[in-house]
Amino acid sequence: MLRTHTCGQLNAHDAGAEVTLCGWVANRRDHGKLIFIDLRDRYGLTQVVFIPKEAGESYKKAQDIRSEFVLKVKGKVNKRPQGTVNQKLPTGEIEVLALEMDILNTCLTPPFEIRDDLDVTEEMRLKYRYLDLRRKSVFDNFMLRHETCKVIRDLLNKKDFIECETPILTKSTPEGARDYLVPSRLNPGEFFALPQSPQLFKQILMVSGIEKYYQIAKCFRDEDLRADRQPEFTQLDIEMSFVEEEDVFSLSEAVMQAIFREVKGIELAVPFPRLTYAQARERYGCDKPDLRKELNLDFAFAWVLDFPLFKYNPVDQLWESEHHPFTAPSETDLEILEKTPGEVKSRSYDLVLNGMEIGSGSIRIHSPELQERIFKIIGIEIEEARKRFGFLLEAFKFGAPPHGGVAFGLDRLLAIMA
RNA sequence: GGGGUCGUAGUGUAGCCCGGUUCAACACGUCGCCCUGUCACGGCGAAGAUCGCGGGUUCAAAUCCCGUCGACCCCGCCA
Repeated sequence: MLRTHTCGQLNAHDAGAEVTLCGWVANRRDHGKLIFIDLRDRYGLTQVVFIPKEAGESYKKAQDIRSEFVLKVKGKVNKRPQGTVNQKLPTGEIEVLALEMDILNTCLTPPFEIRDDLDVTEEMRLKYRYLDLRRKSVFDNFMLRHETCKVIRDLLNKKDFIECETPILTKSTPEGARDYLVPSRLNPGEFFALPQSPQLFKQILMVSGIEKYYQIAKCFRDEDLRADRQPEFTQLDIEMSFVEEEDVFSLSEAVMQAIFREVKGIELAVPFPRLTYAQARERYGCDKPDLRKELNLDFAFAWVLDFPLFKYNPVDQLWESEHHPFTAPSETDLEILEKTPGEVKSRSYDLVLNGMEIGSGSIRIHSPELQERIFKIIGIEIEEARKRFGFLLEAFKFGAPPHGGVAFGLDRLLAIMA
């Protein structure tokens, strides 16, 4: 290693030690003789001071230093003189008196300053994304994501889940959003589709006997974007065999509890409140109520249940799946399925956080007969269904276990947590 | 596909409504000089934009009109 310590590490206990730090020049304050450099790395900021008689040769080099130069500084850790301690810095009790310094690399004048309290347009930030990432607030978002994923993996691994990857170059299932298409070199004129979600794959994994699956999965939908909607996003995808709604709820609650406890230090009360779709509409006029005020919480979760299975499309004059066509109907509504589709409730559920839908799932259909009934109602003929989802329908005939699951929008969750 | 907002030095903005002593102001940054205790260091000085692009109206356009390109937001869309 080029360094002995990081820039976030040293404190009064290290006084007297000889150390070597590496990092970027966050700031330079030249007082004529004294030169202060704030040296920054991932871990923090340490003040380096150059004094002519101490730094020797390196003092000359220090005069040419500019913002964002990359330095290696060897020096002595000193307690700062009385009255010059910086309370705002974890390393504010000490400074490193430079003895030797190498400029590891220079830097052009940055197009914007690497500071948190500065407004820079989206366009600039993205063009110079690598500089944007040097800003602490942006880096913190990356850490938040990393830590959240780690908590998720630790918990689900402990609970016997298997992390499985599913294909990215896959077959188009022309329903729902627009697919991203990738031309096939070996079959000219044909295309791969990128998955809108691993939905079909994870259900097949249940037929395979995986029993407990999860994946932090990239999903692709070729639709126009919104502030909270990107064409490429990540979801935490979970599926389980031999479960009912309550099993999915308690697992999801455990996941959210672990994330908030370990990443935010917040203890969530479980179980989360549960509302039916009808109650939500009636009381809050929407199906993703924000319960923060009512519950006096910063983070208010709620489950919304009993969504209708179908919605009527007046333009095409047919019934469509409200969720997706693999969602199981409520057991008690099985006999009115064809008679009054509009009254059929589904075994689906949404997880809402602060008025945002952050997850949704269902108990799935595992019977090929029931699946065909559903397809018929939403106007997908058996032939067509076979063409689109034949592999899934066939799989269901080979001992598909009852199963269900949920998928959480990781980006949305993190945006709310940040 | 539809609607809206915006586009001015490196960055972020002001000026635009009511065209002309503002052919452009402010802050930060940049460059130079000075400074041994700063940490958003300070002081003095300097450079840097023909106002997204094209056309039009006018004696005169950053400013008004049309077109165009780009960015963002909303609706549609998002099983």
